[in-house]
Amino acid sequence: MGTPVSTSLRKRISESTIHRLSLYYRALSVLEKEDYETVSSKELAKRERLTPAQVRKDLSFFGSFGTRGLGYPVTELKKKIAGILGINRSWRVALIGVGNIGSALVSYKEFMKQGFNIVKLFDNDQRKIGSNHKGIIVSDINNIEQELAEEKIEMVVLAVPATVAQYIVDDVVKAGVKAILNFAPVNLRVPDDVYLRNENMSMELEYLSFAMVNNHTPKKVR
Amino acid sequence: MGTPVSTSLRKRISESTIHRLSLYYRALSVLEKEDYETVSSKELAKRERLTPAQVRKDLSFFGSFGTRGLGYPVTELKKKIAGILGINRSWRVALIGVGNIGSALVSYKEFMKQGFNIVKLFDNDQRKIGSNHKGIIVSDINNIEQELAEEKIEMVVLAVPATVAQYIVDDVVKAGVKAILNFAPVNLRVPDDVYLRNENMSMELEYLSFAMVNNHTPKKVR
DNA sequence: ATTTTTTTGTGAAGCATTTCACATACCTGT
DNA sequence: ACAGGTATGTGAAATGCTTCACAAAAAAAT
Repeated sequence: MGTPVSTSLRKRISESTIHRLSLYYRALSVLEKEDYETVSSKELAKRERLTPAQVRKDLSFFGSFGTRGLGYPVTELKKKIAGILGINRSWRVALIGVGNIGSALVSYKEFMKQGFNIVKLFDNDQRKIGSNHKGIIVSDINNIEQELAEEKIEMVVLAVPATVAQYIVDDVVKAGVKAILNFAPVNLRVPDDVYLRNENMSMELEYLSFAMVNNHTPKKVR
Repeated sequence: MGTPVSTSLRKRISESTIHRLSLYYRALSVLEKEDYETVSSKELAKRERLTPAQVRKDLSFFGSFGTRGLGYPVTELKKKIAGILGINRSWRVALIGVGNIGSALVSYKEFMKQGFNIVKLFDNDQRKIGSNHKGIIVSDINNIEQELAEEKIEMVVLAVPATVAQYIVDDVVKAGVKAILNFAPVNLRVPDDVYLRNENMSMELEYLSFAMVNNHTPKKVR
């Protein structure tokens, strides 16, 4: 009780908990629009297909935000979660690789909505370099190390072919970037102090395929 | 020992195991190109940053594919995994929503490579209906129920705005489709016999953001 | 042919995560 | 002010997943 919102966590928080915080945040945004002032763990759970106990446990890792007999204050909890997730600020993001996936991501509204601002684009294709995508000029990937540092880029989204991804990551790391979201289907090596996440869209289709072929029972959403 | 490759599984297989099978499949494809005939759990683990015990345990759920003292036969194991994942065949996929993300996915080579053939496109925008994307004519979403059934679509990729996703899913379900990959950031309701997976790209950036702000220790790749 | 080395397959142990269940605290109505 | 209802916060139990450790089996070396 009365545990403050912690910046450096005493307990190790699981990846699943963090992902669920994103879901709570999303649900709270909707609740806010629907003019709810408070919400119970039960209702919050229902909206994201989780259990009330799960919701309460997750939140309890970061403090106690609710009122017994009443529930959680929607707007306040939303702000608290934004603080925990670090999305109560904006991030300077560079997108590398302006191909299929890359160009889609430049226009992807959800990123901006959460404070992830793509402020820099890179490609190696001479026909693309200098061109304008949503107001951003595509830079030559050969200057990437210098430009990432100059532009104070904090995160990088990598949407390049698997074959070249490792070379580019090496440069990105050299430029001091500590967070990378990788769309290339390849296992990248990064130093221990760099956070790397992989987004593998085929994997989800493969999961569906597996489920269909094997009549997999836990038709659970993730 | 001698456990056959099972179609209907006796044990419940975890989602993590299935995702790792995708990773093994990918690594085996590379090993095959590099002309390896066999591979040990140790090497396979190293390539996807896992532990050898994990690799062996995962595979053991489906049978015993290795030879003690030698390892696993690369080509054969690859085929076995393809069979388990259901990607030793092709799937008829429809893509709904030819916007940013949607158009990127039509051209996304990885899908086709794994046997996921996008054979049908739908949109509600009159300017897009009838237009040609990679050889596929965009159909009117108003006829979706009938056309999905006619075209024997087995999976649907949903790349529409969150606000309309539920209505479309309802139609898709009515058409008898049992597998849906959803890109809209919303929790969709589907019957128990329909497999639904969500791809939420913002979530991964939020995880990175959380990790940076909180100095999260388990900088583990997923 | 025998020994040594390698590597699998797998119960059991060790961890991690989720769910349970209930005391506690606050709200609501009278 | 009090009683009854509601919903949180949280140890403890239950469940699930990963790692350990080793016997068994095959390969490689002698």
